[in-house]
Amino acid sequence: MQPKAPQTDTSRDRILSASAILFREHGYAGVSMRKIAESCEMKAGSLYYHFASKDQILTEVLNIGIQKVHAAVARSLSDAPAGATVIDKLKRAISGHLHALLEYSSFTSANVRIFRQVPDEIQNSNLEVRRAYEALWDGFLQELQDAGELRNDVDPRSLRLMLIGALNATLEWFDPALGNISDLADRYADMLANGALKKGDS
Amino acid sequence: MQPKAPQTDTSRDRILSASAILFREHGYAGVSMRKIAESCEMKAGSLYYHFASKDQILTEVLNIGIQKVHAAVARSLSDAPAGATVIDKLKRAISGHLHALLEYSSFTSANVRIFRQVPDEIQNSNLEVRRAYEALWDGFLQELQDAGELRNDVDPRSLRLMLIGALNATLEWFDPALGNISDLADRYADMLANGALKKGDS
DNA sequence: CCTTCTACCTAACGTTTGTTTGAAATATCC
DNA sequence: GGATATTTCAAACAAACGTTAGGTAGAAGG
Repeated sequence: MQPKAPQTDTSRDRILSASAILFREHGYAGVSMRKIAESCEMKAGSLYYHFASKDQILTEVLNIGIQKVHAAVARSLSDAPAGATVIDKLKRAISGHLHALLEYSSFTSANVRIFRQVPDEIQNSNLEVRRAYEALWDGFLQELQDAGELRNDVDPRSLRLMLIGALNATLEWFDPALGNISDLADRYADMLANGALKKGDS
Repeated sequence: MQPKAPQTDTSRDRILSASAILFREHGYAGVSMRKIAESCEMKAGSLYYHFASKDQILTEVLNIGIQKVHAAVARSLSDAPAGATVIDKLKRAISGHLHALLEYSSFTSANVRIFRQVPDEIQNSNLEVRRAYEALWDGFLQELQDAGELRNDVDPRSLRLMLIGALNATLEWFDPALGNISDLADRYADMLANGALKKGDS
């Protein structure tokens, strides 16, 4: 089945979308410029009118993957009403992450799956964007801790590593056509907040 | 920095180890037979004495990645003393997973990172091994639920998806040279059992 | 309508890839 | 030590790769 690039505004966007889909399915090195071009109903040489190199396409795909998620979570956090409970805030943040993650899944999957495989210079250039998103979560969880909402023996950074790990893994199995993202977010928030065991088993 | 294959018993093992390291760092398509051979201090043609194809190397690397983890968790579960508490059992299972995951991290990382990028026939051939491991966890978590240890609103399969997602993400940031795997396992078990929030916030 | 700009195509280049085959080197066995 | 088996090397092949440069078609502007 040959993936088709979605019909977006410009050829440049079409190339990026097609690239994201192909990179996540075949890895970076497994996707040739000819394959990307074919997916856009173009020829490989044409891609160089829009992008300087394959590496530049990759760099932008990786950045888009993170920026979408970052913007969504930032918005979720700032939209929270003043009297929101901690569980409500957590649900909002997780919901923001999951909605963006799963709605832009070609870009986000591409990032999650191939980040560690790409040339070092490109990894390094994506690290800033990644660090900014991590800092957003770390800030949020640190607030929860400062407010006395997190258990004293829970480190916010460790919690973030675990939480993002679990959330990003949904890319491998969750299908938005079959399930409801908000329900998923609620379940994950509940589990991370309260755990899986019945009380009294600790 | 040119990775060196660890000194193992046979050339065949050396090729597999080198391949796992290279696949996880560069993806499947990003690693040539010449690179693998060089890593083993051989030439590319020599690899064909031991393996029929690059795809065969890949298939074996992927299988090893899962089999190590499966064996460790199975052993952890069967070694649990008769009177073990549920939190103890959970700790054991998680510890088994994490120890294998992080000790054989070249193979397990290769699997986790590149599984979705490899040719379909190879994905399909690895699926059986994956399904068997998933079934091991599902069985264990179902026992916990049947024993009334899990919350009634927690689905064992969903819990497994979340748990394995979180555990496998440790491959990206945990360094066994800097941290203690058993401590990590204990923390993860505790978090997944009891959650991150102070009681009373649900 | 003519000129200029935009966006794509084509052909080609040098390099890299997985693989094969026969030769040579090394290891093992009697 | 010589014969045999195992293991590796070297050279080569066809195909594929990222990229370049010139050409062309169509759109836009005056």
